[in-house]
Amino acid sequence: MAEPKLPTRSEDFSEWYNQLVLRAELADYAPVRGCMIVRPYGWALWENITAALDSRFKATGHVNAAFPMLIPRSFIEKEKSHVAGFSPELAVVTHGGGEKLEEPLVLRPTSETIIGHAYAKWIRSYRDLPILINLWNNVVRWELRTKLFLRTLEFYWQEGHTAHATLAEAEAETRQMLDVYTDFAVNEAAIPVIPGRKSAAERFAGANDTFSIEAMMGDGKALQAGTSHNLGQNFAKAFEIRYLDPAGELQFCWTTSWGLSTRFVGAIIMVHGDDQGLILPPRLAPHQVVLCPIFKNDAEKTAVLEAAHRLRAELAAAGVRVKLDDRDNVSPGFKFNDWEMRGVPLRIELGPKDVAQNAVVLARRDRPGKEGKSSVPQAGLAAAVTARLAEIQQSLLDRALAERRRRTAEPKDYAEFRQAVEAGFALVPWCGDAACEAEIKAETKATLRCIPLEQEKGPAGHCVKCGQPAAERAYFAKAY
RNA sequence: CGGGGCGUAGCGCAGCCUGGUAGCGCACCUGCCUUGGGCGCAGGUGGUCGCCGGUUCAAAUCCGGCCGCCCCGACCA
Repeated sequence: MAEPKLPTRSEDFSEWYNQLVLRAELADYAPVRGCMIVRPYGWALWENITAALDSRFKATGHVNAAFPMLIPRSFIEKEKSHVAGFSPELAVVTHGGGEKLEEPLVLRPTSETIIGHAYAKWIRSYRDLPILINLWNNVVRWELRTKLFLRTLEFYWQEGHTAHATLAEAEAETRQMLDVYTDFAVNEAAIPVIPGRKSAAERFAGANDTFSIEAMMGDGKALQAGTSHNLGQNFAKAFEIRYLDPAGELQFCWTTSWGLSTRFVGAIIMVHGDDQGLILPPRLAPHQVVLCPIFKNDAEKTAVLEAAHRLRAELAAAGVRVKLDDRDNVSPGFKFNDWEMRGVPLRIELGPKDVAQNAVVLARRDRPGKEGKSSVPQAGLAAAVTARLAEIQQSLLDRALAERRRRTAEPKDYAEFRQAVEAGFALVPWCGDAACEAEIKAETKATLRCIPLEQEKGPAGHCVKCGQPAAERAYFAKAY
């Protein structure tokens, strides 16, 4: 035993997560409290996430740009609810070049304000609209309690910022980007999510309407995995983003913003991981396949490595992200455990017996032990591997969906509701009153995650808390 | 900021009560041997014991102060 085993998820989910992030070499703690170093393996995963999202943003007409990290503090103060929301968590730069600054600068917590400033300069006419810009950057929020990937003082994300001529266009954009996130989560990360609308209490500071995708983690808690905001004309009015319409009338723009962060890496860990470690969805895994050669002596080594290099090249040529683990200072058994902990979806074992039969052993990460192993011929390996990866991708999604269903309840009364949110999600009629929502939060620690977009028609019943008639149903859960 | 825990080798820890040459496991390095589920043997490298001060012939150990980190809560993508 090289390393002590991870804690199991059932005995200590939080500690399982912390240790796994460190041991899998996704990230490490930085010298400053709450900050994180993203290590190459973690960054490779993030790069695959960014690639999958970026292509979707471009396909929907967006372009990338870069905005400065330093923002005049007065900018934050221009939009009333925005300043209220973000002031407590701002990092402020007061000195530069050895001199006290005339006006303090904040490290951007998000870029709505500096975007507002620029858009006000750039937009004159309805012909300038819409503006559809996305930023890949980092932001800083002075959070009190941090956790690797889930909540760090500095995090990486993308933030989209758009400006439109009409409310209808802004609404459509907000919803379109929520759909993009949903599509990404389900089809790339194999994470089932619930797209929905946030309550007023949970809304982004400065938004008229906030939508999110909510995912269930392996311990039944919810994670907001992406958000899309309809900012109405709030920022347009604060920053005077105006245009002349075809009739020559001066109008305020309608703006949106939407973001998805490195927090999503945490979601992947917590949704798919098991007691052995990570299980990465094939479409995002840095290494989709790891090839482990096995041999006893020089003659076997030569033959096995020759085959290994040939197969590695074949797979790479077929577009498979394959890693050949040719370390000779650790045993095959060690490598099996190591790569399982690090979540590689498919392993190829290649030893003298396989070489003799022109075959390899495939071992699926999602099915532990012998059950997940099978011998397949070397001829046509790339096709077999590609097919197997697609199966794993699908099985991860199916499994996560089944788990979410198992942990989602539709309690009939408040007593049942209190039990339900201890185990997972509760879908219940809600009257829409913020007071009920606040009482529920105070009494159960469960928050309103979202009002799902997909609702059955007609009245939903009676509010689980106050019994008043409810027009809609909402998901409540404890959340990260 | 409230509650809890911890700072001794890269990591995990023991030693502290009862002061007296700083230890164990893993990792790392060298060599041999091994390799189909976390190989083995032998030899080695590595620490101003979180920081400052006090007591003492002598402090990882006793006393005082400070700092940092982690976990649980309030805040949050």
